[in-house]
Amino acid sequence: MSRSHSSEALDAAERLCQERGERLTPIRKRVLELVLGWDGPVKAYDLLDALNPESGTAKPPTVYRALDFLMGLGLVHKVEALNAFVGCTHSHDEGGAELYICNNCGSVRERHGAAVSHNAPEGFKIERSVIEHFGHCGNCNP
Amino acid sequence: MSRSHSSEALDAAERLCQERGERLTPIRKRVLELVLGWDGPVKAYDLLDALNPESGTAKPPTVYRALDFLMGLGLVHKVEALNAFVGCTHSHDEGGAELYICNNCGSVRERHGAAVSHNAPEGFKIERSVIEHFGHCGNCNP
DNA sequence: TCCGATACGTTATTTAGTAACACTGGCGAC
DNA sequence: GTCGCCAGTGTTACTAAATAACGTATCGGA
Repeated sequence: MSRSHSSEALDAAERLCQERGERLTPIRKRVLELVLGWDGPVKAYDLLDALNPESGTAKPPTVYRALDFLMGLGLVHKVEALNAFVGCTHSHDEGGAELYICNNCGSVRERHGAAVSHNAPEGFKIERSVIEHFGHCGNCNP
Repeated sequence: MSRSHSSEALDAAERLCQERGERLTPIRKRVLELVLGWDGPVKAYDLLDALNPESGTAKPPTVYRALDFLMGLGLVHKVEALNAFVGCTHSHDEGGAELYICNNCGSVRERHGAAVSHNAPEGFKIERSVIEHFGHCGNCNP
């Protein structure tokens, strides 16, 4: 993931926060940078380890609070099946992302909107969907 | 969930094991009973607590091994977003289940086959999909 | 009878996540 | 200005989730 790509996303994050009257504090920004710059999904405790050489005192709540905030803005998604997090560089139009995760190289592709199945049980009202596909991406696929 | 429903599923499990040359040992059977009889998704450590008044010595690996076994047979599914498990009373034709979980009453409905999106990235080969919908079921929905 | 495989027991540790409370600094009301 | 609120962060401590590693038992076949 290129640095410019990451910084574009950071700019977008700044704008989004302004729109919503939220504050992209240094910690939140740093966590977002780390997640965006990470190669594949990143674990919360790996973020913690990455944070600590810098700030020295980060503890679990620090990183989880930042991640919660970023997820609230749709800037970061949690990969539930991995207990890990990925940065979202796409449109932040809510509605939940559909993730394609390569088991080999760890790359994550994201799709939006899309493919909500039409076979929900009678009367079921969907509020949040977790859709994660694991397999092999085009590069890792013979 | 009715007891007869549960025991049907147990019978099906026995048959399935015979077909595959696997052994539905007492522990595995008991865990399956518990999962099937539970009201909604069940946590591994709740199973452990349920197991212990009976056998007295169950520890985490015991229940996780049983769950792994049962998942391998498609008799139990993991709800990744909850770190919990649900029994599967349907056809065990693999291919991954699509879960509808009510946030209010905790009921879980399951759909099979279905709804694989057609917007996978170019060349991506899906091997396993996690699809979990959260919301309100027909009963809990005004 | 011995061997190997499978399941289970046991100890310990790692990884994930949260509760609860204290502190600080900015900002508006008065 | 200063008082009081509040969002954000620091800190301690804990609960929950999962697995590693190794020992033991049991059973069926060579």
